[in-house]
Amino acid sequence: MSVERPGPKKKSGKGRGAHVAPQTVRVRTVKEIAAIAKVSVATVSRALQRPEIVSEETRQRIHEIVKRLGYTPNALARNLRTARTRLIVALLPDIANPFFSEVIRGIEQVAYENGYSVLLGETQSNLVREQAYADMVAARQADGIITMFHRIPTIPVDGRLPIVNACEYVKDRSISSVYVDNVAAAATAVDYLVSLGHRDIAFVAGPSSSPICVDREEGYQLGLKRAGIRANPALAAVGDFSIEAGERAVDHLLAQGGAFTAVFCSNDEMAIGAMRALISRGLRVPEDVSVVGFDDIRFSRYTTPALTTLSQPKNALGREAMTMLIEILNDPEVPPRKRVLSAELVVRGSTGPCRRDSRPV
Amino acid sequence: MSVERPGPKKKSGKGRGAHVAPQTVRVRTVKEIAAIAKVSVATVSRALQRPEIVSEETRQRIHEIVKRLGYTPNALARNLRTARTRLIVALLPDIANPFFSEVIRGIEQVAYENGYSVLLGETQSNLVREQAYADMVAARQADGIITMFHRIPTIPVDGRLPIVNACEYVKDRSISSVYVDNVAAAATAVDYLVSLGHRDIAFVAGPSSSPICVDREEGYQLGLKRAGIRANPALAAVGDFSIEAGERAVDHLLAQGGAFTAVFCSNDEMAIGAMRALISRGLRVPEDVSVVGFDDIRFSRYTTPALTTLSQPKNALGREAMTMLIEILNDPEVPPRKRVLSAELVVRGSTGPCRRDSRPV
DNA sequence: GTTGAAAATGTATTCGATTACATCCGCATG
DNA sequence: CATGCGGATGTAATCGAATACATTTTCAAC
Repeated sequence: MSVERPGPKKKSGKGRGAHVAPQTVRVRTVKEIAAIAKVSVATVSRALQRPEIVSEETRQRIHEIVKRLGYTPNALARNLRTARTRLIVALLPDIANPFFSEVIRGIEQVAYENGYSVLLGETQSNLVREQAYADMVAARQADGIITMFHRIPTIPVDGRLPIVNACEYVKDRSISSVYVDNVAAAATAVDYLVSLGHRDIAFVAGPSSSPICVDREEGYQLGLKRAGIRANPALAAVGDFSIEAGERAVDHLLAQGGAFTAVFCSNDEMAIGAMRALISRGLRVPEDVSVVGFDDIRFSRYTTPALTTLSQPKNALGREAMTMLIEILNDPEVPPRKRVLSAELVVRGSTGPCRRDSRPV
Repeated sequence: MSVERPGPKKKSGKGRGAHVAPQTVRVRTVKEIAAIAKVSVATVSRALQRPEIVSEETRQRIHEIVKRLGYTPNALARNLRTARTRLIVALLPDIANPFFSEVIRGIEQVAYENGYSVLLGETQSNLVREQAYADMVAARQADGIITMFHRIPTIPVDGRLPIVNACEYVKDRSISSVYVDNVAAAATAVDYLVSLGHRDIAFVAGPSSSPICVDREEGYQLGLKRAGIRANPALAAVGDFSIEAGERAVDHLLAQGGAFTAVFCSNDEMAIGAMRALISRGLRVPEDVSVVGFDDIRFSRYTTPALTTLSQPKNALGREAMTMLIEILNDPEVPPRKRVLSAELVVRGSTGPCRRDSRPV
């Protein structure tokens, strides 16, 4: 009659008492509640799901019992039956990256407004991890996914994939995304530096595997072009978004004798690293070299000097991503779309006029 | 025969085509695989769960079909039957706080080594959120919880709660925790400052609702006592762990004329704020005032000057927490325990000798 | 007092996988 | 040739809740 469950392994030679009962966590069921309330399971279920169709008296009785006994319906059983979980998974490559925090807040806000819960999965840009979380959708443990990485895990389901790409995007037109106009934003940064008199502007790119990084580089080139400046390959470096990468990039540029009075970095952390490298070489920011970042993470306000950067509308990116995902979940027929927001230049202390008298480093 | 499911809402007046089929995501089942492989569902299940008990030939045939059709077993059904999900939820008050990143890495490492997946829940120290995630355990959507906050959500199950407290702890002896010896660590910080000649040491406390903050304050007092210094209430302030709180605290101390040559802050972010406030008042760190933080978040290495701080073994905290949770899940009888690790003083640039000639500010 | 519709509740099926128990087959042994 | 055992597979019960469909109750209208 009773089903054998893989109960807690009892170690045989336990000191305190030979016959420790396999202590299972006690769980209540509708059946139990129904018996106590002297109604059928259907009535209990209805009392909880759609109270209005149950008589006042019965409802109160059932609710009282549920509360007294601390009954929580088994979500697995429910979800199995209803085929939805009201759970979505947000994938982020790196929780240590403060950029994502605000985006996640936005996701969570919209999720809660719509009765969804958010679970975060850190992937460390690791395909295996991504896939494991994506499989949760195929395995029906979650309804959809928002990924903040430029790779779309394969979800083995036919039909519309319940996935939205946030902050990044992929070429595939069938994947909905929200992100900022990176080309325009990067060009704005260069425009601004040019307006301060800079002409020797170095660039620290991010990983070229990411389309948004390619866009930022394109924006940089565009900005130079608009100002009639010829791009100097000796003023370009690449990094992996880390502070250390920013330091290395600047060290590299200085080592190969690149002469520049400003550096534009593809994200704030590299910009922070760049400032450190410059300062440790005895250069002053912004007197000798101006530095501009991208993202506007929280710490950028607190560096010395505070970092001039392109501020992404992080909360809006998150909100919009979740809104789009909910749309897809409600109606798989809605056409996919790429929604492009804009980033805004925030001027702080790390940028200043190019001083004529200061020869490029 | 067929069960009515709350399918995707079809908006009535849709432009493109009146009879859009309610596009459900296509899902395969064991039954389907079994039919194609011409075996019973039991055999399919066995081929996937315990391949060794199925004949070579059958196994290969089934695996081939599973692969070809992209079949993923429905985890809800499986978990319902087996009563375990191999999922654990890690609750953190604030993803923006970089301290937790490393702890989570540790949790994830041990989790993966043991076949568990980790889902993160951000609670913003909000009881309702905490409760919602905790209910996932009662609803059998997750096997256990690790919380990094000093509050234990109630999980309506009898018997041992599958919960572990990491980085923080609560008085309740039945809750297992891992955290550092905050008293000793804080005292160490004071010892160190004393060894540099400081005697007027200010303290910026964290929220007193958190036991670990109380401990850090106690350690501060202990350190002073050991050095024979009388605690000066005018040199104590409180903050909420944010950078801004650190700034305010120092402004407050300075405003009320507190004379000190060193500040010890209950976490790094407040220490960063403290440095900012000092510097913006024209004081030099560490020449005029030494600053010590707590946690050793990643950015502490990159502030100017780099922050001297008490480094928590973040990875170990996470690993240990997950190890303890797995123990509990495997055997609810294991006695609860509080595991105390130790924090280590990391000396960087924000501390220096107390200069005799510099009168306390 | 009927009648009938609406409200309330009950019965039994279903979601998809796992697994206890039953069955069947092949083959070595006596 | 019967016996028995282990390996391979099948049948059907089960997890816990939701709900289609069936039944009963209630009550207003005639």
